[in-house]
Amino acid sequence: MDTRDGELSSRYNPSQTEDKWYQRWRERGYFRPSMNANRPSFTIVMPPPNVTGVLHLGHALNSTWQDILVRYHRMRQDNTLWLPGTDHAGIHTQMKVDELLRSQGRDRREEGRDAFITEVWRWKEQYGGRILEQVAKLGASVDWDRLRFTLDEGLSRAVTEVFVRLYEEGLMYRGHYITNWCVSCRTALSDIEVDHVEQPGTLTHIAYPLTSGEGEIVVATTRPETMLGDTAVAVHPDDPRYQHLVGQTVSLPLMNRPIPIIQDSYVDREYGTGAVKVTPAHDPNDFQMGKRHDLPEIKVIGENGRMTEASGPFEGLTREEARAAVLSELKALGVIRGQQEIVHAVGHCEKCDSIIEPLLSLQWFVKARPLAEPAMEAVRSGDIQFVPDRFEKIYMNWMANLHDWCVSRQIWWGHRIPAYYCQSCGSMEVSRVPVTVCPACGGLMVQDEDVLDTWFSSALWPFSTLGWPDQTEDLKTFYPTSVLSTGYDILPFWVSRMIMQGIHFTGQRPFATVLLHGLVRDSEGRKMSKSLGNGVDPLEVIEKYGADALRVALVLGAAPGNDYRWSWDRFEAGSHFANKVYNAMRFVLMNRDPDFRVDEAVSEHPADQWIWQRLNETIVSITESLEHFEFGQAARAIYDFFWDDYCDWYIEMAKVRLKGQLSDRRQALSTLVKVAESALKLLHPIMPFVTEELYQALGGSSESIMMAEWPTPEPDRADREGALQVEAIQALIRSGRNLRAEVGLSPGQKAPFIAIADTKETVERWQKLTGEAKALMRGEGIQWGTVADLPKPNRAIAGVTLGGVIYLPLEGLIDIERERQRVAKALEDTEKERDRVRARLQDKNFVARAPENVVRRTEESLQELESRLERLKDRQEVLR
RNA sequence: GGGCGCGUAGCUCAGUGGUAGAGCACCUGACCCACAUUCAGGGGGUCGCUGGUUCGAGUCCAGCCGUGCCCACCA
Repeated sequence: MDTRDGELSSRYNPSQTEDKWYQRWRERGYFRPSMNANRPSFTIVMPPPNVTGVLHLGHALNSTWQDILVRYHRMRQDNTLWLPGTDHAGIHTQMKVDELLRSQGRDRREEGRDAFITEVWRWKEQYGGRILEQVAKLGASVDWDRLRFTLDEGLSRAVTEVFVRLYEEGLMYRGHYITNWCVSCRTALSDIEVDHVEQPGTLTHIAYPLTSGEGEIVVATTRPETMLGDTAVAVHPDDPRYQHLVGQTVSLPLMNRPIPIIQDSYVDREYGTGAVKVTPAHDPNDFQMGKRHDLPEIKVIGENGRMTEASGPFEGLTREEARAAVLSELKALGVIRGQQEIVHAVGHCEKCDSIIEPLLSLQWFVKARPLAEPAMEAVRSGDIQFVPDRFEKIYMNWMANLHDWCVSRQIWWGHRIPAYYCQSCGSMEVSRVPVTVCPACGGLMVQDEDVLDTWFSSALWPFSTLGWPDQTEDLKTFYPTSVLSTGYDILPFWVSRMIMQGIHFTGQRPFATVLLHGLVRDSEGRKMSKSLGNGVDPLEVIEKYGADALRVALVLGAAPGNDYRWSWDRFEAGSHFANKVYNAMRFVLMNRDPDFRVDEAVSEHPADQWIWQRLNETIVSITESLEHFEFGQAARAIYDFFWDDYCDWYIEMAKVRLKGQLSDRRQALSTLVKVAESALKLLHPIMPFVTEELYQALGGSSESIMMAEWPTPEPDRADREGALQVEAIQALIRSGRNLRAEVGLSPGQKAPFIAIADTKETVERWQKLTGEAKALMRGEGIQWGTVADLPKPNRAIAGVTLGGVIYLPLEGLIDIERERQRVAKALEDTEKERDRVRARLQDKNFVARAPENVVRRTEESLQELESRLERLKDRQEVLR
């Protein structure tokens, strides 16, 4: 910021300053922790965005919150680390590069695994850092020297270590189970990667004839094509309708296979016909039943989503084609006993939206219960706290119903599972180092083809990024971390798993506080999505209004856990504030002599004492708010202080002193500068760029505002008596303005006040202060006096202020008749109000039980009402 | 089916048992000295409804209505 001879632009231009400061901060190493062992450490690990990701407002909100915390703690001189990184995002990234290759006419399957992986790494090196560059644009003060990637060598080592240990502890197992299979992504998915969508379907009733030739049993299904894989029909053991059929067999239509009628208490007698077709290979419940009754598992749908050989004539058809074909064949057989339109939940792949196929396959699983219990206890005991705390309930609820976690994925991009299988004897080794020779038979061993769920490595993020399993300096210093800030939507995916793994492997909670933000929506409340085109690119906002404006707008509008609706208005308001702060500092700079030096002495001037008092209050309230993650309240406090107190009142009052004698000038300027310096510091975590720019221009005492010390109140500079005088003047001016409004004067109409104070000293004091605030009194004017100077009875109305009365002569200004009516009405309302308050004070219960200060305030308000009534009566008299 | 929210000014939302707040929008006025991205002022509310607890409820409790989200292996 160039401060020479008034050449400053009257508008703040963020684009000229933001990149400059970010670069300088980074070069000077301000983002690195101080490693001061005498200070508490404060750590945040950034939720790693997908390398494929593009910055959206959700990231912007989350990054802003984290940056506020980190900058605040750094200014508190804590040993502060914010660790950045990215996530390899297995399926996402693989799909992305796959697409890229296809667009080049290439096919990853032809090129092979190794070549493809090389291709993905190349892609990652080229584009993978993009989202972090965007995060940097926001001003995020992350330690770039500690940048991590989930597929880094170190983190991969942590992944292998965790896998092997879990296996050794019996918490990791491999087996054939029904898993959620995406036929399009060609991989298994965990339960939470499946979105259940309510959609219409048809419940078809099909008759299976008894092999005895006498009668039939009717089953109901929404997926007729799976009947090809049926290996039983189940009924409830206590269902009298079907007692006689249990143990008999039916002939499966189309396949002409005899299958038994079994009884199982899983069956719901109320639903459908009370008889269920059992398809162990394609339904999780049927799978369980199959195990209980030792039924064969016939897989009729394959990994590619097409019917298998086992489906006989339907082989090769897609699921959809098979459904239609099966239905029409059944119709032809005459075994359809009715169809019913229903709405049911159908699983969809969260990545590609295709319908999930529950499929029998060989996968790796992590046992849930042993890990979940300590993770629940950590929250129950308060060791880990959620902000807002209602998410504790959601977390507990989710953890209590946790199923084992399917962690193997049939893709290439990710951490390969450290399990090795002997080609000769089939034995398996799970190992930290590659195994090529079978310890049992000497045969050749090959590694498992599958990779791990991306969330498996993310779950280790808080400690793997700090060097675990090695006991590094970083791990000792920064773990457990302080705050984990993320969206509530990934609480089950990520947060809960970090807690489980963190506690299990380090014996400590991974973080003390989980701070959750909501979703960012558009102004209509809709989720932002590409298809709706209702999103907004944060970079566009930054370009237009600056990162500071974006940050303050996000912070002012979003409370923890609540969704945020974005609109251009909000960003614009943010930029107005940046401009306001800039112009306030421009005012200070323009008034500063070249040889000005701050006077450190305590000023006795009431205006100075008052602004210090307000500053002290603001420091306390912002500090309090930040400690409780109430960013919106912190922002509101500094916004109000800067705009209302510092600009609208203090600067206006200082103007006269700045034009006065040198000593007055120096005193006022010193206060302007010192208070501004503190206020800029308070604002810095929220708006880092403009505050640094202005702090430097003011010649702040630290080399950078971000390394400056967080302000503490200076009570010596804020004398209560002095502050009260300013409050009296404010009351006086407001009171005068209110009088004008009450009688319906238009803002343009001139009407001087008469101010009557109780003593001559008060008059002098007021005169001085209002003289200094005369800019506030534009076109209004005040005539001063004591009671002795009261004008002869005339038509005037009065307002009481601290220590005096202010009159507004009415002669010739207003419609007397209208004013009479207005006063009569006001009198009536005030009387009612007075009676109410009086009744309250006469209530023994109230006086006995309400706290003292409430009673006192009520008494005061009764007095206030009484005197208002007096004044109204006077006024009525005057108007007569 | 289970769980969690939300309902406060025209809009978006704060609100910690003690007489309802902000921003934006709207209306009136002011470009003379940091800022028109400004300043001064104004109108606007049965705090979804009904009960309960309490001296006192927007706030706590119950029920209802409206609305949103998450979870879920009844075919």
